[in-house]
Amino acid sequence: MGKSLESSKGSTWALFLTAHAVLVEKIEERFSLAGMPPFGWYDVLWGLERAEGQRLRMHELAEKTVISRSNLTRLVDRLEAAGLVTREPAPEDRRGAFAVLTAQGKLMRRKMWPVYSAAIKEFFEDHVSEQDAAEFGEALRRILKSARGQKGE
Amino acid sequence: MGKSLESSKGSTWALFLTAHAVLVEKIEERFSLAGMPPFGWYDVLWGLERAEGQRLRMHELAEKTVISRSNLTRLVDRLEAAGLVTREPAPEDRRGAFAVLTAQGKLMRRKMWPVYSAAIKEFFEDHVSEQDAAEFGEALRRILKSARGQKGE
DNA sequence: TGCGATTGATTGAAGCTGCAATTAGACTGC
DNA sequence: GCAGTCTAATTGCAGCTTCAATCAATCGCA
Repeated sequence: MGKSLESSKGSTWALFLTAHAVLVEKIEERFSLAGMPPFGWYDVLWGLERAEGQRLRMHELAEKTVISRSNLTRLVDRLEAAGLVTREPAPEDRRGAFAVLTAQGKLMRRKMWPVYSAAIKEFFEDHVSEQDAAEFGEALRRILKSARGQKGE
Repeated sequence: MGKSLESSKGSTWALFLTAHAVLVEKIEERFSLAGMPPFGWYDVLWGLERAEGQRLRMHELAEKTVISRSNLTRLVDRLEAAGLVTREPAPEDRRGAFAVLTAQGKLMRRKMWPVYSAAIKEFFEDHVSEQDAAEFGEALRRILKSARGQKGE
């Protein structure tokens, strides 16, 4: 804790990347072993579940989940085929569509959560103190704000 | 800083994921705008450059870069086609192959670095204090150690 | 009103990735 | 020495992702 600090910023970024890759790999493995859909599905289902009326316009959902629009189109195709989501036309803009969570989708999200949360706890939270997490969170929020502030560059 | 701490661990993980996605997106954009190869290439080139003799066995490189072996096979195919890397047979194990950095590869890595480092600074390092980075780095190291300790589960 | 620019969503095509199977060589114990 | 098992790397294939192009609808504004 109170030890000598050599400049750590450079290697921290590399660690960030590596840790992300390894953790995502681990979590995917857990979902796969449990016979569940991949990670990305959870994200979309959860994004919808939190939203007003369990529905979001495609572009909103894309932004929230950090998935490109064209990718989301097809991801929602798959979710729809699996009965977890439906599409509804937007009344106020006839170009637009809502992705809407179905009861089945809600159920699936709920079934996936224990697997997911156990993995998060085991691989991430157990190694971070409350205080680390709080500070870490603050830094990440600053990072996000700056990166998102400047939309197209 | 001394404010009330509601439990932050849960949302920290979500922030971690989102920040990663957004930052990688931003960095890819920078490389793309500069007419440079994608992010993953840098990682491989740098991994090789740091290695003894600028060469690594395929499986070592895969582990270091957190890329699956089959994926790495084809990524190295592309790098080889671009003249940035060559393959050499391993003398001590005739199944094995080394990926070896070429002079061109070294050059490319060096050309990419300013673009990359500017992005890291702007999007990541500028928003994290030295001390944050140090603590953050420690936590990430613990996380990595735990996740990697248990190899196949 | 009506033209040009913009936005929402999708699609075709091409490239990338992962899984499972394959090939080749090495190691182990008998 | 050789049958059985394991590891290194690659490949076929199917699924996923991206980019650019498309189509439709809305917006801005003269």
